[in-house]
Amino acid sequence: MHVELLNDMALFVEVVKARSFRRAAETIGMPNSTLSRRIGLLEKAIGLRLLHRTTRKIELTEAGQIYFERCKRIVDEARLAHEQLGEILAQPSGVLRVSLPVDFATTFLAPQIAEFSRRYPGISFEFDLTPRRVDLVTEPFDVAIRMGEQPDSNLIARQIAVLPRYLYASPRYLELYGEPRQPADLSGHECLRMRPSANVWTLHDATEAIDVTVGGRFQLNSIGMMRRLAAFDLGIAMLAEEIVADDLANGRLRRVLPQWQATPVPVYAITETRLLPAKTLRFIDFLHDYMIHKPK
Amino acid sequence: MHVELLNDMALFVEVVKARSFRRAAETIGMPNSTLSRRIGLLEKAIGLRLLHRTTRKIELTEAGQIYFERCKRIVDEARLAHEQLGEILAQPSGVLRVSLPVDFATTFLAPQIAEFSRRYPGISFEFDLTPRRVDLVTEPFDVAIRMGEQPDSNLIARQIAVLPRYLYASPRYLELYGEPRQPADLSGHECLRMRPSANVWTLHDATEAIDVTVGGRFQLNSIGMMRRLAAFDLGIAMLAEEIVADDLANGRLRRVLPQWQATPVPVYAITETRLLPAKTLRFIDFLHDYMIHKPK
DNA sequence: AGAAATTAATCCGTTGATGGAACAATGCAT
DNA sequence: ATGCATTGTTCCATCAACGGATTAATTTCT
Repeated sequence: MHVELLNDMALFVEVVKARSFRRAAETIGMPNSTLSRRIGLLEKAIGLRLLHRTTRKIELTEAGQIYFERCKRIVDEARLAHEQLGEILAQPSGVLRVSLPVDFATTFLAPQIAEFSRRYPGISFEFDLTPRRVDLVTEPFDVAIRMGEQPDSNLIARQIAVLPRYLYASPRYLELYGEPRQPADLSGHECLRMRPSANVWTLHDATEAIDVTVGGRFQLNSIGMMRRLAAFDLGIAMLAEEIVADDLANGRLRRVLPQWQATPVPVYAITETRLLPAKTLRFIDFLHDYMIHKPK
Repeated sequence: MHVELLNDMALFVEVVKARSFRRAAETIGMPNSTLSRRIGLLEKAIGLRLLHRTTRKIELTEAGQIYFERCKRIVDEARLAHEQLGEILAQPSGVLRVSLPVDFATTFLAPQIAEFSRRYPGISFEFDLTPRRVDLVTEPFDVAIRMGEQPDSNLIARQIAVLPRYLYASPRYLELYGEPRQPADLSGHECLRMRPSANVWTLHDATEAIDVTVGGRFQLNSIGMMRRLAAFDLGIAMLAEEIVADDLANGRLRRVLPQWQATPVPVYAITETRLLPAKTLRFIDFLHDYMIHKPK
């Protein structure tokens, strides 16, 4: 079958419904010259005249009547199909597959996911907590959460938060190694560093930004582990405050260089495409809203 | 709904069926660049990704699966609609509305219409026998039969026969007025003339054509009436031989100037369009075949 | 592991479809 | 009848879609 006919079938239905080329063209939003030409081409393609036309009125031929009944059903079904698709867009459902960093999940997502799952009962969840950067193209993930600046790629990155980071250490560590008074003091300290991030920490106060080259014996790829190491007096860690909330509360950690903060780390929701089903869209929106207006 | 999507729905179905853009493009007969672009546009239009694609294989998204099921049905129904239309083209049915001259109907059509109606039992007939030239555009006629050259118009004229015409008169007329020996003799005779045709008769023999200006007291618009007038000794008539077959057989008329014949008159089937349903097409074909190979 | 082959996406010069305007024809009102 | 208003068709300059060639990415074969 010739594919090009389908559109013209829809046009034909509109013309018959409107009982006029001009009115049909108006409702469709198409010049009637095009409409007239297209109907003519349709008739030529199927080899039958569908409409008897005078300049004042049009009426269906016998073949046109039969064809119209069929076309109307087809067009209606097509409309239905798109409405159904619209519902998919509007009413989130299905399995949401998310890849996200362990500590983002436990610290930021866990407290809120109950609310989200309650709001959208049609969504099931598959969380993949991994430090690995999953391949969104190959693997069946709807969205991946990633921290830090993203390399250019053909993936779509939406920033859902910017996390301020501060420096923390245990009281005992500070007792042993002394408390830094200014950023430059850090170079002599045991600084816990993320792999593969650089060994240069940038610190900001109200007026300036200072780069400090830092060192230490620990380099790791887990925020949670870093928190634990710091709590066990093994060094100074650069962390978001939500991560260390408990440790601050019970005194296992306290802030170092309290006038200074590190460069905030952006958090992105990464997708393969912008054409997202509602389940993904709502999840990203939810994260974004929560992280922006996050409860203290 | 946006009309342009329907074609793309058909393309989408082909891609899913072929499980490959390349194979789908091949079966459709379309460059894969166009196919790829069109599917991409479809996805953008509905706002959802339908296919997960790698360079080696494609698979449906959740939304794509639902959409595919719908689209398949739509495309199948469209195919069905066109097959059904093809049957209309192939298997003649419906009411055939014909406008035709009285004497053409009684003389040429009547003996053969039984055969035609037997061959196509699905066709019903509405014959309108009238000397009037019906308006094919306004009035609901499928075809009109007209004799003589047709004026230029946007109607479609197919010649279905060329009828030779000869001169006939009754023996008694010839007894009273004398038998013409050459065309020029006609000018003194009572010549029965069709209205509004000219008063000049052109006669042909094997070698030449002669124009004769003729006159007489009778001018009319009915072949049958002309035959009757001639049979009642009222003049010389120019008629096709089928018209006067009975009168010749029982001696009411006999041929005048037997070496000469008038300019043959063409017979046309006139339609509003070339895009004809089978019923009309077959009827015209039938007339054409019968008139060309007409039994003596 | 490297090379070749296969496939979808992209690029860009060309072309066929488009749509505003002019035209033709029809019906209505005077 | 005649003029006017409305509607479908045709015309042609313009422009967006097309499609052949190229690119990038991935699998399979050597």
